[in-house]
Amino acid sequence: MISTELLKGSLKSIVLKLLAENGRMYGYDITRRVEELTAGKIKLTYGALYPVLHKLEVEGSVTTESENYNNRTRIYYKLTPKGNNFAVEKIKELEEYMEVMSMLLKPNIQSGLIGS
Amino acid sequence: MISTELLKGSLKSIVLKLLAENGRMYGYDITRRVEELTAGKIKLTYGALYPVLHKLEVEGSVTTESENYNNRTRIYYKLTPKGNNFAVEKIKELEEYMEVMSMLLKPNIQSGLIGS
DNA sequence: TATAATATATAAGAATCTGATATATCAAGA
DNA sequence: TCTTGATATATCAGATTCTTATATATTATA
Repeated sequence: MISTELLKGSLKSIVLKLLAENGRMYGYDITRRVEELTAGKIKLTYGALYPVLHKLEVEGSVTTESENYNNRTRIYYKLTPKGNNFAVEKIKELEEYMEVMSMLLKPNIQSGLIGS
Repeated sequence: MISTELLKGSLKSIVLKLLAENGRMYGYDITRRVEELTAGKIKLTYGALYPVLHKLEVEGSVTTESENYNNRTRIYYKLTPKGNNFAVEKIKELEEYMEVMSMLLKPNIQSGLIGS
């Protein structure tokens, strides 16, 4: 299980990535998909997820469709064209962040040997 | 320039990584090293960095040595044995997080083609 | 009958970061 | 001489985001 502290700031990007890939999803679905894709190492909390989804809706990045399945309400979220552009941008940013972080993480031979 | 939003949660791990690698560093030094290692893509703010350093000291993860260099005070931070163990743990966690995030980021063929 | 899974939602509190502000020295250029 | 930029630490109000707890409700399983 990954310390959720690290997840801070990337939740929105993850949600956008999943929506861009899966067309439309509902909240509960998103948490399960993340769990599945990360082999159970990331478990989203609803207290974090729903505010993000609502905010994306207010921003005009997603539209919602409420459907009934076995007497349970599902609220599907789907990217708008604007949301899709935003998703592309955020995913690119996250990928760049990952690259930069790997620069920081790799053993730094300069400072470790030559620089001292 | 990386959106600093993504940095949330990993700042402490980055600081620990640099201290583990460089023996001792002072605050200003850390910001420059991060800028250097990330090709200017990450610029730490002091409002974020100093509270982290102070917290690490309170927790007993680092000790400080104040030195004077050209009439400018430098406060060097150095890992304690406890801090070193903590650093190893946090760096491992960050590496695991990077792996997990790459699982989420890679194009998902299952859901994209087969699953639909 | 009770528990687990399914499904959404909110809110208080905690943690963390941004951006502004403050202080001070030294070097370089106008 | 004066101003700007680099060097160096520090704090704080405000914003943002996440955690944890709580609430509600249905269906399936033990």
